[in-house]
Amino acid sequence: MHANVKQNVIPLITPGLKVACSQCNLRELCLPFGLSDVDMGRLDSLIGGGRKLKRGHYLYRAGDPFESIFAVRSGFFKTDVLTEDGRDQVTGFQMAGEILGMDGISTEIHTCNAVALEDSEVCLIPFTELEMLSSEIHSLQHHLHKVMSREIVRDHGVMMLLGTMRAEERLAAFLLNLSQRFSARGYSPAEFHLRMTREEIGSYLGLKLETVSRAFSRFQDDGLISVQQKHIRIVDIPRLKTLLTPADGRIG
Amino acid sequence: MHANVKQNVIPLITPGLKVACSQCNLRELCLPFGLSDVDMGRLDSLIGGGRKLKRGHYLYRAGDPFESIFAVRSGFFKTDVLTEDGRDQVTGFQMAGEILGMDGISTEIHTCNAVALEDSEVCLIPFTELEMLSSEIHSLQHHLHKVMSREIVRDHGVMMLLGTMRAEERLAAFLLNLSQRFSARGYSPAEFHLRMTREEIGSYLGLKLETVSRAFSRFQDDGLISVQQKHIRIVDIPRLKTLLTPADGRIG
DNA sequence: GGACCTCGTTGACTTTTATCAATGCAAATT
DNA sequence: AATTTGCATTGATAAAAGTCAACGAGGTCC
Repeated sequence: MHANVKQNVIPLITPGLKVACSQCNLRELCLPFGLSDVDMGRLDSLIGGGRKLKRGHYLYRAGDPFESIFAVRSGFFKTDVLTEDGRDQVTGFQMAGEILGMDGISTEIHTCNAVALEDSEVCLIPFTELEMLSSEIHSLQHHLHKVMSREIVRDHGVMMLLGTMRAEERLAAFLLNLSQRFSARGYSPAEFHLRMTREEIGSYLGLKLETVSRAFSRFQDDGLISVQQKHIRIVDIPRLKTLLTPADGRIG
Repeated sequence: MHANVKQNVIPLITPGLKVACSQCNLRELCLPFGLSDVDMGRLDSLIGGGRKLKRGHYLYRAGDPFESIFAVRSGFFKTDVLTEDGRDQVTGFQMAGEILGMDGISTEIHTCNAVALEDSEVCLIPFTELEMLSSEIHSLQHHLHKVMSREIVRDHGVMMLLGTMRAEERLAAFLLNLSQRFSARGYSPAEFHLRMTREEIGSYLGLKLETVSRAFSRFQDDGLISVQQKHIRIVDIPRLKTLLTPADGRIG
């Protein structure tokens, strides 16, 4: 049984979907982390409802005016940046409980695109209101800062990956990261469906899609994973981890 | 005449250096941006003094407990991340007016090292106090968020560079970025001293030092720049820019 | 002032990844 | 059920960057 099932077909964008942090099983992963019941109620009344997006549709695009950040309720997103000359860099993949849109705070204009990779739902969090509330609720303010800082730290990890790792290390790191995040959400750490194409993985990892495909095949040949198109099963997590620390792997 | 001159020799770390945003000519680049005189005075009284660091000394290290963020008053820093197996990724170079240390907010522990690449001075901004003050001064709160968001956007730019550009494009982007930042601080956009080694540039750009050196040499052969060790003069900024948009460069 | 030492440059060669191209697979459409 | 279409795999070859090694320049320390 797979952890990740597609949503039913739903309207393109449905504003006004009722949402409440206090009822949400993601609250410990998401913005309301650490809030008291009373404060969570105040956050509830600020959340501008939810939106449903069908696969392939944009939550926002580079150039859009920034008004809100978004919390992923369900589904899967990618963010990417485009240059004038058509280059495309995937900057992240976001799943339930993760926050999208913080790129827009700095200039009040979004600098990247956010696309649903499967039918998804988000909570809309108007940023001005969030700032007002967070100046009253210290733990909310602090947690917002933590969420932004965590994004910075995550980005440093991606830089490390892009700057110092070879193709197979990058892919191993990518799979282990997904595994850990699925696990934190109660899904299997060993078996999951990739929502993104080889090309999107390649863009994220700074590789061409053929290189990604070959690395998958080699992992399978080596008995580390089993791949069938987008379905991944990690057969040997510990050995996959040793790919990331080649020195230890050889010495140990 | 070079814009960037080494500081005199000074004690290793000197806490208690008197600093005041209201007197600082970097205030429009830095955290107090947009504050009224009154509010700037309140920020002044929060700043925990300044620190001087000699070249090669650490402002903080990965693993240090997080207490403050820092604003660079003068000098030049690099930040880098290390993995267990000894890999080292430079994640940024910081100059006057830029903020350091936001990586530590998320876990209350710094995740990277910050090293002075020349004798430098920073202002120490205790973060808990900054949060308290920013819940009272809305424009300070908002500007802090902008600074953090700008860091996220900057990181996306580095990902783009590492993920999609070839060696010479990366170096061109790097030089143009330095040029623009020196220019914003009133220094020459065309002539400056690099504070970092080829190896540090390479680490930042995901290249080996020899590749960086060869790219410099080729730029010089092509009449784009003039290089003499750490002294750089950009001879043809427009043409250097065309290296970043190869499609346009060929079509135009 | 000379020796040392770090950093930078350059060359020859190797490794890795990209590119180009063909084929296969599977889900979506009619 | 057949066709289309997008995605994935695989192979052959080319290009880019890395590695190893030697040498040179500049600054620092006695």
